[in-house]
Amino acid sequence: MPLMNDVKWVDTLSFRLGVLGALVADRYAADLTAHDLKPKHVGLLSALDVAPGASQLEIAKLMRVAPSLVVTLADHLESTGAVERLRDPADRRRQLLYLTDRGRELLAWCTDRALVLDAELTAGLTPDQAAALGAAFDRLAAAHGLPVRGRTRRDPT
Amino acid sequence: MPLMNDVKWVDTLSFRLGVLGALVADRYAADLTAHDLKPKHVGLLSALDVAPGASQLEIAKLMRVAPSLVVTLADHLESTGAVERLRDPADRRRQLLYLTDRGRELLAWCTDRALVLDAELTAGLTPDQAAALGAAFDRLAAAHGLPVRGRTRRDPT
DNA sequence: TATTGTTATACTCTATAACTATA
DNA sequence: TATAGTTATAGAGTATAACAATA
Repeated sequence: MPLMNDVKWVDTLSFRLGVLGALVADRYAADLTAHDLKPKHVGLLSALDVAPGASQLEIAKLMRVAPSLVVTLADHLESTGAVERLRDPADRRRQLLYLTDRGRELLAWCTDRALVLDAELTAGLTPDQAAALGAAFDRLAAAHGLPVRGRTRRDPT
Repeated sequence: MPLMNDVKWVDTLSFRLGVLGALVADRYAADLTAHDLKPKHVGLLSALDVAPGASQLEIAKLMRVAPSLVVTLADHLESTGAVERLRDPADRRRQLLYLTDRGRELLAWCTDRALVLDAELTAGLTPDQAAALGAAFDRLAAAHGLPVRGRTRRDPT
């Protein structure tokens, strides 16, 4: 008998990535309820941080969600003063979205919470494991079309 | 101004874990449609592989889902001959679940597909990055109560 | 009366389709 | 007529609640 390599489903990276992803998403969503937000709201704030003044349709493409969802998300964020809607004077069909100061504050808070979660997640890892995890995810994010934002230019050379 | 460390939300591990987890789950779910399965069906097959003859309630706890969901999952898998239901003679309220040969075949196929996905995911990583990712996920899985099955003993020393 | 499984119902998230207003 | 946004509707997935059978 050929020493069957008895890999279990639960040992696959795919399974673990799926489950841990859902777990993290749930925990993060729970954090966000403190500000009456859902993860997709943060997605919109973050998109506007990258692309201020984008139209709702542009945001929908960026976030890869249906335009109708952007309406709902923007409605809520507008009602709490986190984003502003401005009609494009050149094409009055378009709603241009902008972060307000409040929106920027909110996004900073959300980012901070994510970093706290990051720290909790990696608490059981050795520093080099954590670094390796980060590096691997940089690659994965790039390889799978996630927004890999040019981060703050510390080294403009 | 103190060189603000302008970490973007999309650069956090939490965001990436959430998004990549969802992405992987979606791709895997797409694979499974070939056998008219959903990820939770595989979860049930896998649970029965670990705990043959478990009752539905026990499975629900193991899978951390509602008992009513186990009914639906088992209904479907029973109808396709992947699992068997046997009334516990000692307590006729309990339905004991078992994998059939067909179920074992199916689980093996599902595991294989997951391994293929794993390979695709890590294709862009260097071998040591892939290894580091695996090690980090071993830790994360253990730390967050995922089933960490004693894997095949290759090195029993 | 308590528990297992089942069925009925409801809720969340999100997409698709229908509609309004601009172009 | 085509497009941006909006509103209405529908579907997937899963939980909670009500119920039936057995203990």
